Amino acid sequence: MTENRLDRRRARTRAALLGAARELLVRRAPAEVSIQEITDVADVGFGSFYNHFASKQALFDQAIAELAAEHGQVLRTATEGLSDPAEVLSVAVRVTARLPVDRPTFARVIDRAGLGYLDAFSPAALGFLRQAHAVGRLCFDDVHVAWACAGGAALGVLRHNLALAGSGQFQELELSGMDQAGTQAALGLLRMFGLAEGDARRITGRSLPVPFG
Amino acid sequence: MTENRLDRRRARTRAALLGAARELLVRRAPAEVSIQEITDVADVGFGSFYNHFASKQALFDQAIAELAAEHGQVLRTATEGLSDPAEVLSVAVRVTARLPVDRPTFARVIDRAGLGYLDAFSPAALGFLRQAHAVGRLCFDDVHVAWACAGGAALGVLRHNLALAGSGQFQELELSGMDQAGTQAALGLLRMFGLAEGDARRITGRSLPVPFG
DNA sequence: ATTATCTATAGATCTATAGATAATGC
DNA sequence: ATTATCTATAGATCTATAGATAATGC
Repeated sequence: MTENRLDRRRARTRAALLGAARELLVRRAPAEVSIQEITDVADVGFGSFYNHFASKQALFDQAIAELAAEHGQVLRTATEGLSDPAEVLSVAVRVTARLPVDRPTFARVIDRAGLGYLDAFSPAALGFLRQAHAVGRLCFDDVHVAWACAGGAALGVLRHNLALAGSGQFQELELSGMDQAGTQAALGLLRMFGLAEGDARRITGRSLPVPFG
Repeated sequence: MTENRLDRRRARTRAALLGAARELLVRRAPAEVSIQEITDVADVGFGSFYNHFASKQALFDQAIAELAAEHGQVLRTATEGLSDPAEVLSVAVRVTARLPVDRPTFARVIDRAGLGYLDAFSPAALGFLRQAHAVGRLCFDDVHVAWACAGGAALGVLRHNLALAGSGQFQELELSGMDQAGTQAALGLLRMFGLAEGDARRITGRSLPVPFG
């Protein structure tokens, strides 16, 4: 029952494979990467792969799921203590928009995962939106459509900021540009969900909690 | 100089390959499809592939680019004669949201192409948004961010409606659900770009031109 | 004669597994 | 003794090309 050395070794190998997958996903599409290359990067024997994953797809799916879980944790940390759902939305969007500078690896993998990445967040996002709607803070008709729009817009801005990061600006210009983009997106989404202009501007004008600048 | 029979035969082969690519993209990812399978579906000899495309990726890229051009034509047709940029945006979003029923093949291929699909529309979309901003009809700060949000939201709703179409509702329920989703998204985007509630509702409440219901 | 297509295949992968080796449990 | 990892490889792809065949141009 208790975890022994064999279990830990097994866990290390598994973690090495997942780490290699994440690393490779930063620069390459899953289809372009062979299992041989994954095990080389992970520095484990080729055959070990099949002790842990049934297929390359299964590994990449799991790697993306774990990254999404970490992203979720980042958002919970950044928004904890906030009582206004509108501000929670604003901070979540702005923090996500900053990922290309704060967590470049995350940003590139998320962009590669595409809109399907949003599925990992759907339970939490739908719950949040329903609650925000119930207390009358965010207005919309169908919660699934609201999430599709907000999630799609957030990924769109993330992609925009990745392009910005790749355009060779100075680091500081990049950063302020990304903050502006994230803030503009957050402001737009608050308007989309029915907030008055002044209210939306006040909320998106607040500074983000450290360490998000 | 003038097109002869050889040119037409060449064009037919090329069109067959592009058609096969589009057909296969409806159900499978590019990486899952072999060139052999493409030429089988196109009903051309295997070696002919390399007379027209340097790689599988080149073929799929071209197939998606041509589909995007057709999608653009659909949007131009649906919005021609509209003088209000806000209504143009509304109609474009609502027509795109209906693709899962009106053009199921388009919808599935677009969804598979992901956010990169938006790049094909960027020149037209940025030009439209700049113009709409210049005449004071749509309000936003950076036009690239505005497009990232609007395009991302549109793809998000398209994906939502694809899921709706796959959920086995009756055709009519699907259709009204998709119209509702597209209309909600258009309404939200008009709010995002600064339109007053009544104005946005009036515009998104109008019926779409035939044959878009 | 020229051009495109088609057939056949070499060579280079890539996946999945079998069996050997190494590490740990008891 | 058990379990995981590692090495080696069979078998199944898949891509790209060479050369033959068919269609068209002139």
